[in-house]
Parts: sequence; structure tokens; C-alpha cells
Amino acid sequence: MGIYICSFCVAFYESFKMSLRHKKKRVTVTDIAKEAGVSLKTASRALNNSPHVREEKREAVLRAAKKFNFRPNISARQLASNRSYVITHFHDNLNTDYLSKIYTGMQQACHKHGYYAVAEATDYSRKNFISQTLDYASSFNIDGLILSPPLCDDAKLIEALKKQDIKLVLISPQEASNDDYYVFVDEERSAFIITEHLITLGHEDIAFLGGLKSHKAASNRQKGFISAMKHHGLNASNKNIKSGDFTMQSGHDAYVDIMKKLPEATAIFAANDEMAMGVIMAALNDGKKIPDEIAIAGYDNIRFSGLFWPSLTTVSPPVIEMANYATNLLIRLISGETIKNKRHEFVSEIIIRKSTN
Amino acid sequence: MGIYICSFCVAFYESFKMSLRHKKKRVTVTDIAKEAGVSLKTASRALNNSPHVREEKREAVLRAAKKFNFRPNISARQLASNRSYVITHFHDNLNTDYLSKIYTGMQQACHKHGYYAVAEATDYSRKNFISQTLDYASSFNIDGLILSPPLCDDAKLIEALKKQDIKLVLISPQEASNDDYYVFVDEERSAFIITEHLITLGHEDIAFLGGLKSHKAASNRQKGFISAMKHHGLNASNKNIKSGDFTMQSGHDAYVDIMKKLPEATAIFAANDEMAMGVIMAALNDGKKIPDEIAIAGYDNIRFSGLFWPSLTTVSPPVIEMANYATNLLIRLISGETIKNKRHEFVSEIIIRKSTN
DNA sequence: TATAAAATTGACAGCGCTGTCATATATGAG
DNA sequence: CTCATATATGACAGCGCTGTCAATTTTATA
Repeated sequence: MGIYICSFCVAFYESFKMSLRHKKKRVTVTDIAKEAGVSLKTASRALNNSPHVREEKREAVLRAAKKFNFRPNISARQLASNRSYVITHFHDNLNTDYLSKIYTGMQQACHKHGYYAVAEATDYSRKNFISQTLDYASSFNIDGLILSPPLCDDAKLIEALKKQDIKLVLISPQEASNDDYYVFVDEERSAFIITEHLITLGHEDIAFLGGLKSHKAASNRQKGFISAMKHHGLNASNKNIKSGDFTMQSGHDAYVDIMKKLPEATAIFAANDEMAMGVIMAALNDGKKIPDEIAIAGYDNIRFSGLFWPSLTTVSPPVIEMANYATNLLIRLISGETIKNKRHEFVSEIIIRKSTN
Repeated sequence: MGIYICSFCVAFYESFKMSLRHKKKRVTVTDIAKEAGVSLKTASRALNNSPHVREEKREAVLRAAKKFNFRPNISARQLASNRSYVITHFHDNLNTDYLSKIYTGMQQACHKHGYYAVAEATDYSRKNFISQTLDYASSFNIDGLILSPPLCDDAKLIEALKKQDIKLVLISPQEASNDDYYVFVDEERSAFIITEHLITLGHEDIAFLGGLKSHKAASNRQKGFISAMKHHGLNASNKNIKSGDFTMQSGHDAYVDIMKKLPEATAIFAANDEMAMGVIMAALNDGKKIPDEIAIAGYDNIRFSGLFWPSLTTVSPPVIEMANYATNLLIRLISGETIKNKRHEFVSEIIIRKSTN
């Protein structure tokens, strides 16, 4: 004697079991292939923009994919291809503003290509920093890395990563070697333009508040300031140029100094927003009206510069776009494309706010 | 006649081919199982903290894993278990400071358990916001979601996600239902403590600068202020309480107003840092010395409050820890653990800086 | 000690995709 | 039209892991 189970019950049980595990029946490449009347592999090729697929079949596959709202299963792809489809931004930077922008740009590009974006804070000062980074990259099977300052200027790190065959794109390196892929923005030119903005407003005695000499970006900004002044026949001597250390406090102190040595100054251009804010506070403290008696401009467009009071005229580097571009570039590199233009230049926007207008 | 290929060449070719694809031979669970002398499945169980593994075997497996520096292949795991091992933080928030802290906390927890942390900006005001969010979650096969304000207070969204069987943990919801898992911080208590700090310094005429009434957190801060004042027998009438809109500008305006109506005030506690900074600027503009003539405290500990000049005394909610805890909780939920304590309270730190001391 | 119940273990299939390689088809040269 | 070459296609294995389920061992109970 046995126990008889009707086939309906079996079918019901099976579907019940399925429903427990799968919220929805997944659409797989096989389904797409069937619909398009091609083999699994051809469908896979079409979906991945691989060559060697006749145009009509490719279209049929893509049509089927659209019809079924197909999303490739990233894990399966990762497993089969021994790639992670993960792109990590390594940084050692506490400027969350900047980091968030980079992450946003990465996300945009990653979304389009089915990649994951990950941000990873590292401790650059750690002793075995490089080996730990390599460990991380290999154990998480990272496909590609985005490096931003200061990591993007560590030649040893870059060399080690390249040896491991990890693809790299750098954001704003100070000096990139010939075989690095990178994106950058012409700081000198941006500084030139914002200085010109001040000159156009009628200012003639303009002071520049620079940064530490070791900071390459700051010295490029200084160059831009000087050439704009000279271009318009204005004075850009040592009297006009002060140095700070990028903190608000140093901006404050610099204002006091500037007013002592160059009391006729009607405008101050600081090499970053934080110093510019220090200048604003010192000027207000000094009883000056902004921008009527003294105009102030900064650089970076940190989030706070728009919230500050008065809001700050500044240079806004297109960080999101740069990160987006860098990530796209990286994905193309990972896919094995050969790319001619290893570098791409971006232009900053000048944002005019209440502190100069 | 045939072509003879020596076996050495074949072996060489094989190993060469391997070296092209694999940077390193991967250590797999099978290797660990062999080393530990157990079956593949037992090793897998031990590595995943599953029950039903004898303690000695578990230890042997873990020892082997350590010896080989084993890292599970996340993709394989994802594929086999039909889970993504991805946790996403959905937000609609431009405060990069706050976002970065949440991300950091998530990362810490995710690292420990082999999960990926992803942050996703959404547009809360979009019409079909909920259905788009569900789409996203299901197409990326998200295992769990972290929601922060304001999304964590959207009852409809939460309900829809629960229906899809997506695990959720909320950060700082205004009012959570009984079956939500969430972390929060007692804002009233924090406000109480920082007010007490001002009182301890000898201040008696203290003004509070609150926020919009709709902002629940702000009104909790106000409650804390009032009860601290009363507790110490000080006056906390309408004269002491002003409202701003959380901008620097409103802080500035409020200072002017306060000095008109309560000129004897020697301290001001603003419900957020931005307003506190506006107050500082207005006070400096007014010729007041900080903190000697007027002490100022804020709330939130945004990055800038430490960089500001003078630096700002403020309340620092432990956002990183909260996100870390929330993520751990989420991972436990995903793993199917039943959890008794659905809520966890955190305590803010009071950071005393130059604006009061 | 015998037996039932619970805890532990392992064999095996298969997740959805891509790489490999053999086969089929198209294209060009003569 | 034939053959060589280039291009397109598909069959199949297998990536590393987990779920299922049956087999085995241990423990509790009578």
C-alpha cells in the first residue's frame, strides 16, 4: 500500500515552493533567446554589445529584452566572467562634499552599465598602505579603481596596481605620467576667469590669498590670478599676494594683514572657499559692507558657500561630471576597449553670488 | 600521420591560459573543506554561522579558512542563494555630511559580513516615486534597505516595501510604528544637556532659536531646552524663544531680533549649526566678543562647525554608529534572525568648542 | 537496552551567465 | 563555380556557492 498524491497537489506545492524563494520569476537570457529565435550565446553577445552578431539578430534580441524588461543577473555575470562589476573609489579625504559628488558621478555611469559603485576610505598614512590596498582590491575582485587626490599622485601605489592588472582612472592628478588615464580641470584658466570677473566689476586693487607652496593646485590658481591682472594692465606684485593654509582662521588673519599692507584693496580672491569665508567674517567684523566696500571670491564651491551669508562667489569645478566621465572611461577600459585620448579636460563654472555682486 | 605535441607543452599551455584569466588561484570552500576534513556543505555552514555544526568542526573550518586567508566569492554566493548581498541606503537629502556618515557606518557593518553598501539618491517629490523605488529594489535584487529622513516617515512607501518582503531599518524616524525596526537618538535629552552646559558656565539669560513647527526634531530640541531651564529655576518664556528656518540668514536675523527683545541675553542655543553660525556672524558684526560677551551653541556637528571661526560648541549625534548598528540589525534580519528589540536608542555627544568656552 | 526524536552531515543539483571551441554560413579571389 | 578566408552561431562546461533532501550519528526517553 502506498500514499497517493494527486499530480495537481504536486504542481501546487512546487509553485508554492517557488513563490517562497522567488518574489518573481526571473527573466533570463534563455527566455530572451527563445523569444528572439536565437541561441543563448548569441543573445548574450547581443546584450553585451559584442561583435560578431548580425544586425538583424541583435535587434531582435534587444527587442525581446525590452519586451520582457530584461535585467541581466549581475551575480551570474560576475561569477561566469570572473569579474566583479564593482568599481571602487579609493580616497583619503574627509571632504564629504567632494566625496559625495564623486560618488554621484560614479553612480550615474555605473547605473548605465550595470556596475556597482563603491567608495572606500583608506588611511593613506598607514604603513603597509599599498599592500593593504592591493589585498582589498584582489579579495573583492575589484575591476577598476578611481583615485582622487592625494592617492592619485602616489606613483608607487599606481605602479603596484598596474602590475596587478587593475584598471585605473585618476581624477585631478597633479602630474600624470604619459600612460595614465585621467580627467582634470584647468585651474589656472578658472582662476583667470574669476579674476576677470572682479576686474569687470571695476575692481583694480585686488588681493590674492594663496595656499601652501606645496599645494600645486593653489599655485596654479595663483598663476591664473597673476596673468589676468597683467592681461588687464593691473598690478600683481608681492604686495597683492598673501599666503594662507586653507583654513578659515588663516583667511581671517590674512584679511587683517591685507588691510594693513594694501588698505586700498576693494576685492579679495581666496584660493579656497574656507579662507574666503574667513575673510568675509573678518571684513564684517571690521565693519565693511560686502560687496559694496569689499568684494570677496573663493574657489571650490563647497556646499556651504551657497548657504553662507552673504553667499559666496566662487569657482565650481564640475566634479560630478568629471567622476562620471572617469567612470565611463574606466568601464570602457575594463571592457577591453583601446582608448586614444587618455586625458580629458573639464572647465569650471564661475558662480556669481552676493559676495561680489 | 599526426602532429605530436609533447605533454609538457600542453601543461605549459594550460598553466599559461590560467595565468591569463586568474591573477591568482582562488581559494574556494572546497579547499577549506579538504583542509578541515569535512564536506563542502559543512564547511559552508561553518563559514556562515549556520547552526547544526559541531563546535570542533566549526573551529577546524574557521582555522583552515584563516590559514588560507579565505574570502568567499560574493557573486557565487549571490547567485546560489538568490540574494544580492547588497544593502542600499535610500535618501533624498543633499546634506553630504550626513550622507557620508551614514555611508561610513554602513560600510563598516557591511565589510564585516561580506555585504556591499550602496547609497542611492532618489527624488522624493517625483510622482511615481514609490513604484520606481520598488522597481529599483526588485531589479537590483536588493536584500535590505536603510531609510533616513524624510523617506523613513513615508508610511506608504514603507508598507509597499514590506509587502515586497524587503527588509527595512529606519534611521531617526519621527514616529515609528510598532513593527518597524529603527535607531534613534533622544533629541530632547541632548538639548537638555547642552543647555545645562551653558547654565553651568554661569549663563542665566539664554535664548533658544528653534525651527519650523513642522520639524519634529526641532520641537524636541526646544522641549529639552525648556525643561533644562525650568530644572534650574531659570526663565524659559516666549521672550527667550525665537523661530528660524534653519538657514544661516535666519540665524543672523534672529540675533538682531533677540538683542532687541532680550538685550540681557548672554548665550544663544540654536537648533542647528547653520543658524548658530548666522548668529555668530551677526554677533561679530555687532561688535560682540565670543564667547566672552555672548556664548553660542548649535546642534548637529556639521563638518563646518569645527572649521568655523570661532569653532562652534554643538551636539553631535552619533550618526556613524547609528548607521552601523542599523546595518548590522538589517543584516541579521536578512539572515532570518528574529530580533526582540526593534528599536535602539543612541546618545549624542556634546562637543565643547571655542564658541562657549 | 531499545526505540524515538533530534542534531549533524554530505551528495548533488543548479543559480544565470560567459568562455571555449567546434561548426555553419557568408564573402572574396581566382 | 571552387576554394580559402572571414564572419557568425551554438553546444556545452563550469564559475563557487547554497538549498534540498536523504543518510548518518548523537541524544533523550521509556
